[in-house]
Amino acid sequence: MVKVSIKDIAKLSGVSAATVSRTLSKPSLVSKSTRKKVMKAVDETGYKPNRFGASLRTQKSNNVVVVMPDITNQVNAAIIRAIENEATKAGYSVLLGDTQNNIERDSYYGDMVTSGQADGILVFTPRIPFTINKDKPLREQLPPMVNSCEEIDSEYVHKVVIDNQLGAVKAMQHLLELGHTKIAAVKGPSMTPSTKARLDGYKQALIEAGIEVDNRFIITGDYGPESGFQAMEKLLRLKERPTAVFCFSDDMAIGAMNALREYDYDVPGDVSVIGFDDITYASLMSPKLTTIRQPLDQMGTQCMQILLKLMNGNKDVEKYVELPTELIVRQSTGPLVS
Amino acid sequence: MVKVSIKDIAKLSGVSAATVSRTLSKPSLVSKSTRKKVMKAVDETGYKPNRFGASLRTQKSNNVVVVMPDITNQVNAAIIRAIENEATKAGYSVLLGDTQNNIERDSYYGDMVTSGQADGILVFTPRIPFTINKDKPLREQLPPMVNSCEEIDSEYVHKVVIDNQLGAVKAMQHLLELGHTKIAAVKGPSMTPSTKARLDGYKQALIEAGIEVDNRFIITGDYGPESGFQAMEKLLRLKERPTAVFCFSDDMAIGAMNALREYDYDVPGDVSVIGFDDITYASLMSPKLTTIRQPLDQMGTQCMQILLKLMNGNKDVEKYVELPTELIVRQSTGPLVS
DNA sequence: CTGAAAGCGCTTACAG
DNA sequence: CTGAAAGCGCTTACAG
Repeated sequence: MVKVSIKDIAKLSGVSAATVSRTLSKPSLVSKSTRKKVMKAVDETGYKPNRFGASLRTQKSNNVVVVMPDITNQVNAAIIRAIENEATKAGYSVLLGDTQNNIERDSYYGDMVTSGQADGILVFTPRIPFTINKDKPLREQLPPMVNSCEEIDSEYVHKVVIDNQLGAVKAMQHLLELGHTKIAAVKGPSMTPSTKARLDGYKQALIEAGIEVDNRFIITGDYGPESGFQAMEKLLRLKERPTAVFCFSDDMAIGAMNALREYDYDVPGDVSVIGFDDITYASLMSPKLTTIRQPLDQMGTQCMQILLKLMNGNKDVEKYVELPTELIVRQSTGPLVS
Repeated sequence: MVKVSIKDIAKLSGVSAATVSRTLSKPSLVSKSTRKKVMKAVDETGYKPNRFGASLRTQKSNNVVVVMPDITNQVNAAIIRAIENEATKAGYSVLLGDTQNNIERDSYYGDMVTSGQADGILVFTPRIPFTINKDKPLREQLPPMVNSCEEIDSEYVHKVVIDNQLGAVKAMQHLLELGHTKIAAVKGPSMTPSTKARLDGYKQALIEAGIEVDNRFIITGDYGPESGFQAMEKLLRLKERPTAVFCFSDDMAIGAMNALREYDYDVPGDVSVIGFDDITYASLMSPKLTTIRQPLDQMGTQCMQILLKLMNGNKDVEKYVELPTELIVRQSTGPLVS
């Protein structure tokens, strides 16, 4: 690969580098005839302007970093696809920051903004991924940044969220309406804000229905299918078993259904299962999974749109966008059989 | 966010920019006392070297682009996670190139290498994603590049592959051994090399077993679940129905199983279904999906390792790495019931 | 062990 | 409409 620079094109077409640059980025400033000469040289050589040269000069990278715990996760994958789509439209490239749930890797990606390698950052973990000087106000230290999925605990951060607590209440109301009273919860890691909020919703719904919260019915998983399987095994060992299980992710619900099948329980005949997310595979399970849908596509799109505004120095950008969840009733939940 | 440059650190610590640079990248060249002064200023300001400045000077971006048809796909997601992992270890960042099956977007990502924005490229589509000058030998025009999943038709391209044809033969042999003779194929898009090879394997196995290839038994999908569903519907309309279906992806197999359930067929009682890939959800289906496993993790890791060598200007790098597939027998296939 | 200087590839205000 | 010049932030060969 032979690298060709703006100077080569300038020489080849007999104009200055400045004119080459103008031809490529602001062609209206250049006469038709020189434009033609320049474009000929560009086409012949396959010249592409070096973005680092341009970025160094303009102080803009046209990159965006996305920090996510795990790209393999369907929820994250759906969101990032929407982001990528929106970013490309606006001329931005996406730097992938898969932290693999490794907190130290947060700052590795966060530094990309600090070091000018990216103009903005999208954060799907509950932490600000760069070092903050505690002596100075946070507001002044924040680059263009939007947070989603797991809320960062700061009012200065722009967010696109769903009402996790309300989503959980919807799931519970569905199970309660079906007559269930012994309803277990398979939650995510205790420190995740999404799990905290959904657990609040779980408890709120029970209390409002006049049902006491039974801590043996609350099992902790890690949002992955295997942990849902194990959580379900624990619940099945209980002397008094739940008749319905609210899993805080579809993956855990899928794992739970696998455990139930393994031990010959019928879903929803013996136990109803409801998930959270509505990933593609939810509707491909047997029985098809009832769940609370998150508008993943919209979340990604909105995040990127807000970030775009922030990077453009736009004033009055939405600080807090809340998107609706929706109960999707399928086959994995059914009336209590007594 | 206040940007701080190397000059600021130089001034703050009373040394030259050169010394600051050395302190950060080759500390052994600097005396302990100046090192301390410099690091103090660095820590106080939170200075991170601007990578564009460095890249422009060193002519290295430390970026790698990954061109993939769809990041939402579990196969791609698993591969990219492995890539990201390997890349980060070596100090490279990953630029995500999700083409969304849009051929024009290929070159958008390919140009990132041409324009110096990335030092190498990983291509999971069957096309070289940048313009090639047909008058010059291809070899001289290729940047560090590794291809996988969908083979590019050129011997100059470094590849990490599986033997798709052999994988298909394994799937077919399994079905044949179970006594099936009426075996349908749900293939991917006709122009994809993976589908061509797997179709060859399908036909080869049939012919070797003395069974005639029946074109009504070959349905084209797009590797996604919905297309598997529709393909199965078509097969069920046939007067003489297949008793087993070999789907060229797990997603299509999952779709096919959904169609079978929808129309009250038992899997594998009425129809056996086998997939290809072994994505996470394959073993979470009911019945659990029998499939041909691709070593996705290994594929990603190997791709990146080879690219790393290529970018380091390493000589004698593997041109062609073939990884093994494996038949994973689970519950969706069973003996022919007559 | 350290500094001054050059230069990577671009863009843009300025002058004509 | 075009060119010469400066400068973005870094690194490194050279000199001391």
